[in-house]
Amino acid sequence: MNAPPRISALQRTQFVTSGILSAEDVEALEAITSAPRSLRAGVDLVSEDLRTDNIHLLTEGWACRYKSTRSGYRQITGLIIAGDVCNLDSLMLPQVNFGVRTLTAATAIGMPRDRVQALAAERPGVARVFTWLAIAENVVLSELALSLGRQSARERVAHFLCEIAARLGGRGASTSDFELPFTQEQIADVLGLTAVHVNRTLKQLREEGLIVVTNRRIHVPDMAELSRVGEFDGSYLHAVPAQGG
Amino acid sequence: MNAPPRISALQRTQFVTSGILSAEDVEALEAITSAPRSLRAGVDLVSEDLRTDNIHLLTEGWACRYKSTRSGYRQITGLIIAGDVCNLDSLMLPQVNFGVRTLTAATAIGMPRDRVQALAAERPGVARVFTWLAIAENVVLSELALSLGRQSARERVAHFLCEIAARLGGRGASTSDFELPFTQEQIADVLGLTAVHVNRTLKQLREEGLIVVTNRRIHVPDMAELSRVGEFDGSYLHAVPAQGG
DNA sequence: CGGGAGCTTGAGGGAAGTCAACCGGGGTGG
DNA sequence: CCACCCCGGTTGACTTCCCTCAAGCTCCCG
Repeated sequence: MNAPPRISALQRTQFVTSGILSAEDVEALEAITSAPRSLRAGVDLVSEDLRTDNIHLLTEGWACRYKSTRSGYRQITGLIIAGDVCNLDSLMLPQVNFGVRTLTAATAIGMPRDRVQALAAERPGVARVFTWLAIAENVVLSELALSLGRQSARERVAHFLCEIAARLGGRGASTSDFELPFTQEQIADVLGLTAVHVNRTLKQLREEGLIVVTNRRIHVPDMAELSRVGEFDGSYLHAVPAQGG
Repeated sequence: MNAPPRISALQRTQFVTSGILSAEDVEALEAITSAPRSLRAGVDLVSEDLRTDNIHLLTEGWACRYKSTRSGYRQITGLIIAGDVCNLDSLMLPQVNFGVRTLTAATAIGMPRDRVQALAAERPGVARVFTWLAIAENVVLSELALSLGRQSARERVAHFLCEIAARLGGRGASTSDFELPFTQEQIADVLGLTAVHVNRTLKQLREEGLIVVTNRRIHVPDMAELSRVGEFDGSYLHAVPAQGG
């Protein structure tokens, strides 16, 4: 009666890690999921203002959502790491108003919008997980707005590093060590700064001993201290979906 | 067989205006909606970091979502106008990390989270409308991020005014006239600026003839021009939910 | 009439941007 | 295999946008 054992590409995605879906829900989603595609760095999965009929999921690597100004400035509105949905908006909008671009080599899978919608209509769990994903994205986005609007460059960079550390899994650890495969220009595009100023700010944090940078890795000897500088409180990232009535 | 005709408090909310819900869906939601409450200006409907078990909807007046920095700065992460949901996050999160505060006298209705979740589980339309709402909120929020991160004060103010005009219903009109019942400090808290600088920027826009301010009303003689200054494209606000397969 | 909230304006300072030069490393092509 | 180039990081000098502090104003309300 059991399906043949195989590694599901969905296992490490938010669909499963959210704990909302039943095994049957996961299987149903699995059935409409395309095979993994490998992507180079710097490739657009979704283009600004273009129609897409697929929901993409990143299973390996890094990507980002971004928006551009007519004058050519860019704002990254969200980092996408392995397990994240790339373009949730496409579930409801025929046309998204942001782009999705890989920052490193990456792997992605996809699901047709129509099929997902059909599944959501018949499976409350599937509907629920998408609402949850949208809300979780919202939480991160409003935290970004606070950072962009009301934090200094120093605070923003510290906050950013804390967020990455937290999302990469280190929860509550007093120290942290992770890969940060971004150029300073990309960091600048997340934080609403210039690459030059990100450089100077990172230098300052280095000189204060708050971070140690080697190659493209970051070591944080004291997460509590860095969190204090960035006014970071990771609880917003680890929220658990409320159980229904 | 018909229900007795009465004015539903939900009629003018996004639930209905999105066009997703069937009449039965609306009635089911109606049944769990509390009577309208009147609120004074400057009152918290939801407090930062406090538990809430109710989804609030604004039916009259203005409110905002906001977040605060430890150092006391405030960032408004979303304006709430009549018909908007105040704390969608509460649908999935036992505890939100923002506050909701009225900016003017206002009226709100509420629904218990548990009841809403139960409805969403049995009515795909209800589930769908909440996903839609979350995604729509997302779209506005990422536009805000772009503005905060990559626009000058002048551009931000222009963009802000265009967004208000668009959300208040004037679509595609070449001129606009609307009430703006905010203090300059509140505008500053939306745009990540100081009240003083908002003042200067508004003055500049006034002197250029881009806006005419009388009391707390804004008249925009040329929306196209103001949109150009703010790099505003309202299409992101008027997106229509994609129909399922 | 007094007081407070919000608007307005000025003067000065500081954080971040701009422009520019230099460096180091990795990939590529001759 | 080496030279070159390009990308990204680093640093300096200068500029500018926005903030801070402060004072005076208007209007509304008690």
